[in-house]
Amino acid sequence: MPGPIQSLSRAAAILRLLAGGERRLGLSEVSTALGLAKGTAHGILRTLQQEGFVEQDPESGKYQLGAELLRLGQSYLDVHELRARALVWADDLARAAGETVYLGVLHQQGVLIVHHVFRPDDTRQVLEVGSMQPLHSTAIGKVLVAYDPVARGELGDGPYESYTLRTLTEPADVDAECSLIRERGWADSVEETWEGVASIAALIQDRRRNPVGAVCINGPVERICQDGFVKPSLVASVRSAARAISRDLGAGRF
Amino acid sequence: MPGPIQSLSRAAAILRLLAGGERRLGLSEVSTALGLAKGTAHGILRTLQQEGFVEQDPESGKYQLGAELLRLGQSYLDVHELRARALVWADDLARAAGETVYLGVLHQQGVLIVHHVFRPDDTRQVLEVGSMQPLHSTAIGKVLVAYDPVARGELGDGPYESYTLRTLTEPADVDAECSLIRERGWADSVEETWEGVASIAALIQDRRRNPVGAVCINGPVERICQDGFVKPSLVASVRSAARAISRDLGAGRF
DNA sequence: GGCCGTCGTTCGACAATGTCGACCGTCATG
DNA sequence: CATGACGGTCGACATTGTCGAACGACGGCC
Repeated sequence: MPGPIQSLSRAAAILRLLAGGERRLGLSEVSTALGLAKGTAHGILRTLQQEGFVEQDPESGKYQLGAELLRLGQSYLDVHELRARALVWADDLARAAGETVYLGVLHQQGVLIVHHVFRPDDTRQVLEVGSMQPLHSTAIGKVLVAYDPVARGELGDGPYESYTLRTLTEPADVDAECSLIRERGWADSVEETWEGVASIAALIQDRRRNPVGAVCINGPVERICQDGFVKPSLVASVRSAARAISRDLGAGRF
Repeated sequence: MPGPIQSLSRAAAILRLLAGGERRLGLSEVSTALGLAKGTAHGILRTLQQEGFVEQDPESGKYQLGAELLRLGQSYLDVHELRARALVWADDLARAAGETVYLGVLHQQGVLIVHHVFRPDDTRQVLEVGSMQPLHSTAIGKVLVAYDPVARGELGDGPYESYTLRTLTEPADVDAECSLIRERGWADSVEETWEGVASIAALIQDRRRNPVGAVCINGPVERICQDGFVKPSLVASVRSAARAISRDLGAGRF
C-alpha cells in the first residue's frame, strides 16, 4: 500500500492550518480552506478533539490546537539524542561566550530550534525552542545549507525573502557564501535576519560524519563583532563546542 | 457519523506509544503493542513520517517522534490565551517571591505545565513546559480538583500513587483537603510530590468564573515554609497574581 | 559458512470504513 | 420576521484502509 493514508494526511493538513492562522478557525473555514466536505472535516476534527490534538472553544465553536501536541512535542525533545548530548556543551558555550546559544536542526524548509540557552546575565527573554528560522539568512541555516545537500535542496532557487539590507536573496550569493563556509569551517550572519543581531555557527556531525544540526551563539552586533568582523575568539568557542558535541555523538554508540 | 475515525485514533495511539517509551520503537513492537497488523501499522507510520510527525532512524529502521510535533506544540503555546495573558504576571510573581513559578492547566488525568519562569537568581534549571504533573499531590493539581468538577472526575477514586510519606493517597483525604482549599481560596503542597519541595497555588478563572488553570510558586521547604506552615506573604503574592491573571482574562473579551 | 529467525516492507483481495452532499436546529443579522 | 451562515447529523455509496501472507535483507547462532 505505497501511498499515504488519506484521512491522516488531511488531519495533518488541518493541524498545520490551525497552527498557521494565529486565531481560532471555524469548521467552515477549515473545510473550505482544504476543499473538504463539511461533514468530512467535522469527522476529522471530532476525532482530533477526542485525542486532545485539537480543542474547541465552547461558546464560539471554533477550533484551535490542543494540549496533547505540547506534551508530545516535549516528548520529542526528551528522546532527541543530539539535544541530550548537546545540553551541557551548549550551557558551557553560553557561559564562556556570555551570549545566547541556539541549537538547530533542519526541518522542512527551515531551521527548527531544539535548544536555547539564555544569555547568562540577562533576563526577560523569550524561549525560542520549537520555532522556525530561515535557512538562507541565519548562521545555523547557512551552515546546514553548506554541508547538507538535503538542506540545499529544500532551499530551492530563490529569490529568497529579504529581512534586512544585508540578507542574501540570490542563490548564487548563498552558494558562494557556502563555499566560503565549507572552506573555513564556520558561518556567520551579521544583521542578515534581524537588525543589530549577529551570530556565529558551526556544524555538528554524527559518528558517520553526516550533518545533523548546528550550534550558534547569538547577540548584539557590538558584542559579537569587532572592526566589522566577528571576533575570532568567539568563532573558536563555537567551533570547539560543535566539535565537542560531534565527538559526544560519535561516542554514543557504545 | 458520530464515531471517531479509526485510522486517526490509531495514529494517535501510535504517537502516544512512541512518546511513552523512552527509546525508539520498531514496527513490530508498535504493531503488537496496539494489536494491529504489521501492514496497517506500517501504513500509518509511513504517513506520519511523510507529515513529519514521526522520524525513522535510517540504520535501525526504528521509529521515534518527529520534529513537526515540536513545532505544533510551540504553535499551541502561541495561541494559548491564558498563557499569553499570564506571561507578565508570572514574571512579576517570580521576581516578587524569588521562586520558580509554574502555570498549569488540566489535561487528561494530570496537570500540563504551559509556562515556567525560572527562579530569578538561580541557574541550570530544566524547563518543565510541556510536562505533566499529578493531580492529587501538587498544589496546582489540588486547586484544579477543588474547583473543577471535570478535574475531580479525571482523578477517579484512588488509591492514588504515593511519592513521599506526605502524599495523600485516599480520595476521602483529597476531598477533605479540597474543601479546605475552597474555603480559604488557595492550596499548598509541602513535600507531597518531591522531598524538600513545597509549593503554593491559586485558581485562575475566565470571565465567566470557569476554572481554566492555576498558578503556583515552587521552592525548597526552607524558603517556602516557616514554623511548619507556608509563609502568609507568599500566599498573598500567589493569590494576587492569580486574581490579576483572572481579571486580565475577563477583560480580554473586548 | 550456511541456516534460521526476525526485521521492515510490499502486495492484492475484501469489506469495513471514511467520504460526500443534503438536511436539521440554532443563532445572529438585516 | 425572514434570511443566511454556522456547527452538527444522517444515510447511501464506493473509495479507502485493513488484513494476512509473502518478500528480501540483515544479523546471530550453531
